[in-house]
Amino acid sequence: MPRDTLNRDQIVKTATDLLDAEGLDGLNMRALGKRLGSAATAVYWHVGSKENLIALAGDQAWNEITLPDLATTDWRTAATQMATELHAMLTRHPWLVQAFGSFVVFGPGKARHDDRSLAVFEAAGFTEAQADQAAASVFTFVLGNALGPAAADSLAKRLSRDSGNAEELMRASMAKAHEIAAQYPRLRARLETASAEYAAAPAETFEFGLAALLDGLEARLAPSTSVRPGTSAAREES
Amino acid sequence: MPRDTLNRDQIVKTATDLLDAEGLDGLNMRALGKRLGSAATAVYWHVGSKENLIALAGDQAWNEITLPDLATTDWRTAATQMATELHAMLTRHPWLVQAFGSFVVFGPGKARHDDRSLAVFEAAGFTEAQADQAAASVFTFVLGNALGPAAADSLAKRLSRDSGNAEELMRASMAKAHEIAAQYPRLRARLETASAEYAAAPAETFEFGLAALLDGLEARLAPSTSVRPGTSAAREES
DNA sequence: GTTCCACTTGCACACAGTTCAAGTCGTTCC
DNA sequence: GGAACGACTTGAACTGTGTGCAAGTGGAAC
Repeated sequence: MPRDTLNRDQIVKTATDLLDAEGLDGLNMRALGKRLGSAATAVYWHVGSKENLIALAGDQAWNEITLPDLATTDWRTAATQMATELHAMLTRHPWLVQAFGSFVVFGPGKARHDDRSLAVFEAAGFTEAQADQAAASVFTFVLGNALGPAAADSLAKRLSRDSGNAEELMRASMAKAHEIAAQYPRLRARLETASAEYAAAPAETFEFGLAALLDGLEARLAPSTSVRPGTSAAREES
Repeated sequence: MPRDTLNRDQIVKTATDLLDAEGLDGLNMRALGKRLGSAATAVYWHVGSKENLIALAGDQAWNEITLPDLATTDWRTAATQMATELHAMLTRHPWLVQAFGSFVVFGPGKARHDDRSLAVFEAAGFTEAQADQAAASVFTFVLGNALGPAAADSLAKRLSRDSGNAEELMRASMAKAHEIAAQYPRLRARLETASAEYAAAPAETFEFGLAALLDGLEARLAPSTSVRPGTSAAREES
């Protein structure tokens, strides 16, 4: 019977919890060690470095995404579902978006997701090269959408960590933004109707843009070559 | 005659140079001080904090973007031009994309850009609310597109800073990615035709996705309400 | 019971952001 | 012309964080 010991999965899980709670800047090895009930440096034996730990946690997050079954779902629905799932996942883990900008996150989890994403667009009737571009377009659209909220989340967490009166600082920075925006007619118009720049129903904006993008992609299919569910896609691992 | 002294603009300019050359992680106050010919701490008197410095440099970058003249350009061309300019700017300053994920970058430069972006879609015939969503969609699409390259750039710079044999580490990490990708049929197919995941003409993918998105947006205009150049848009500051 | 090896620990180093008290040097006011 | 002022600059030092290292520690295998 091995002694009760740390293991990689447990570390990655705990790190994910900490990242969700405290953000990317909020994660430090000593805090992680404390939460794991061991010395900070013990973690290094299992994951090698902080960067690698984040890469592991990041890749794991992709496995939370439920992939659509192409045999029973038409491509448009499947694409929307995947984009929505990804969007939700990135909202749960805003730090992943930040990590994505700092180093390359690519592991089994993302590979699983990417492959299915390509499958969706190939099932739609795109050529390989087109499916590549279509999948990349939708992916980057969703990623870009998550960037703003990720920044806001990161900022909020940092403020509430550093100082007691996070609310006030937040309000001050918002006020300064309003002051600047008020100098431009269209931005000012937005300020008068809504309270904050991003406050205008971000979820609807996401759906709007996604639908528009998918429309545009659909139009790039050879005319009336639309493929019915189950017609061309082979079944694979789900 | 004031003594030859530091000033904010000069600091921001130098910081931008350093950021372009070394990336977001590569910027540190002592290196910046050295490049400015003064002590690291002198910078603090002018910009307050590193975060604020980056925010200043980040906002300044938006001013590099040439805005289209709506009186002489149809909205579709204008939108494409703005997106392309933004894309190019983010390629020149990959650190901005990272900064965008960490804290809110909003200043006069971005406000100037955002306002014109809204103008483009209002000129197209969108309602205010729709223009909001359309502008946000295009913006996030471009931003998302820049995220991958930004990560690659950041990683490359960090590797070449930390160790002599950056090439080898890069190759190793690439090889691991290939190994994972090879387990999925469609990813494997890509590996066999192209050399790397993102190597397949990223510029074309950007244009493809942008055109698709704009098509989708155009379809959301009330049918045949397209607006000719100069018809509805008032002239404003350029 | 000895040896071994997977793991853990505390110490310590390096480096980065930032603060602070003490300068320095033009300018301004008498 | 000199003294007080204030805009800047400086070097030392504090803090927090990632990480290497050498010395443990305890279960398992022979």
